[in-house]
Amino acid sequence: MSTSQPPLAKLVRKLASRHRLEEEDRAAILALPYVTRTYEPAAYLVREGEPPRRHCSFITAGFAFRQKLTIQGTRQIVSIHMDGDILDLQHLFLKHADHNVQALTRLDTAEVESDALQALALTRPAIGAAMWVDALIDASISREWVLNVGRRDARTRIAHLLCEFAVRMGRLGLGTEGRYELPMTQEQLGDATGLTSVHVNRTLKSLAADGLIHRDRRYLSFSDWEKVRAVADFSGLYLHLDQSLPPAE
Amino acid sequence: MSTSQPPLAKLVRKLASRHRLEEEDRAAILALPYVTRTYEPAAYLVREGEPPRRHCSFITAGFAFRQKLTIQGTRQIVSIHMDGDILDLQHLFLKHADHNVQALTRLDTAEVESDALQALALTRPAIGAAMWVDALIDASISREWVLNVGRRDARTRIAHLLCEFAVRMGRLGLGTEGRYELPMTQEQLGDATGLTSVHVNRTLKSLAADGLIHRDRRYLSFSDWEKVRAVADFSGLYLHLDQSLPPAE
DNA sequence: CGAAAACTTGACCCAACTCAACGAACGTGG
DNA sequence: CCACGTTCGTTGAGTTGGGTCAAGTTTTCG
Repeated sequence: MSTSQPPLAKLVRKLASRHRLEEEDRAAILALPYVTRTYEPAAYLVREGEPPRRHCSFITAGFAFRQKLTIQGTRQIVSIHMDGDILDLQHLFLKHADHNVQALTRLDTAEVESDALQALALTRPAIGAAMWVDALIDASISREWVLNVGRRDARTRIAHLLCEFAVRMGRLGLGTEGRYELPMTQEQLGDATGLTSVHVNRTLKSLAADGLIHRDRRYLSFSDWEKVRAVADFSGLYLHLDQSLPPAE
Repeated sequence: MSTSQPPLAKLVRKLASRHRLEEEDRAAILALPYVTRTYEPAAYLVREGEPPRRHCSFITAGFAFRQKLTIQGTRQIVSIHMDGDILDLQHLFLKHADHNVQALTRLDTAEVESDALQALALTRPAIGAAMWVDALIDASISREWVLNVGRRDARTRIAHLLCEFAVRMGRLGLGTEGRYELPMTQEQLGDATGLTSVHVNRTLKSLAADGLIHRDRRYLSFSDWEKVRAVADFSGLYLHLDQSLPPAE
């Protein structure tokens, strides 16, 4: 969409979408020391139990996910992140990681010094408020996932995840209305919804057979958003879109 | 445990357990305007979709839970809260509630003015840091619940919840090592674990039959913590106990 | 072009659900 | 403080959504 911009501009944009920032706030963010880094698909950014790294990273391109394992080795993806998302806010304040973070696709990040960012969060009220909004929306999504995985059947669950993706990617200009490239394998979809890949496959086929979605490779399109939304029991409320508008610019 | 103290002292204690507070920080908290309020079991404190109330409440006695409903009316409890927990941090920064909050037992709260608390969070770094730690631990618990509900079988799931309770209540001095009063019906346990009350009942009986737990009314005791913990696939890591020590005092 | 990863499909199975009835505990008012 | 209605817990019988296992097929990518 936008031409390539300095990585920190993306962070400014993200935070400005969460809370009004003054010129000084923007300048303070743009002055943060940072490095950029690229990860291959499946590469680990953070491992459970690790002490915090000295850097806090956010996505400048690609997708990542958070994940936890049971003792038996079954995996649950607990959230998915895309362009502009901050990946380890936790590490700014917690003493060890409670989950794993992995690249989903090839992933570009910018990593800013934790101490510097923490200082901004605590001393510049507008930046602090923006980060609070961001973290609280994350928490809201997590609660919705508990509901999704705990109380919806496979069909609804998958459809719900597809709707969340449609909305979030749409906001970012990745994909257009009702059509986007899903950057996940069916096994990963299963891990995100608490299902097996086999059942994900059958469920996707069933949704397609009912004309709700159309699939071509990993490209997904919805024939009728309202119908899918109804099947998915999806309401965008939990995404707090009114507090995550991409800035006009 | 402690003799009755002014409600805000409880908030100070909670935040001080999350991050070191100076005398000035404590004084600022104690100076917050507040009212106390009592709710009957099942009373709603917050309803999904509501605009934020002007008050932010925390628990001074009793239990509460957060809950979301599917379109079909099935319920998922997404978190449970006890003495000292802050109930609607979200409302400090988000424009509408994304879930319901209900009293689980008879519940005493203190409600402080949102604006005043928000100001403290944004302008007093130590208080801000304490609130960040608190919110991030909440988010960590939510991720663990996604895993619990998404990838564990009924037996493990229930046992895990019982372990979480044991640890959290133990910390608060509610109940002693391996024995506490579970303030939930089996239906509520089901809503918290994504199971039906019938299956919760069978699972509890099976855990008891195997000598892992002992039940008397709603009182629960663990015969062997290590065994239950193993069955539950429980590790306290996600509770970040090293950052939630009750203050020595 | 060839190997590996991802996707499909079928047959069978089982953990958890549903429905239904009954017993135990609780709390509320007379 | 007892009666009785209501909520909560318990149990059985039968069902089913989603899992497992296993064998292809298609896609991807080096």
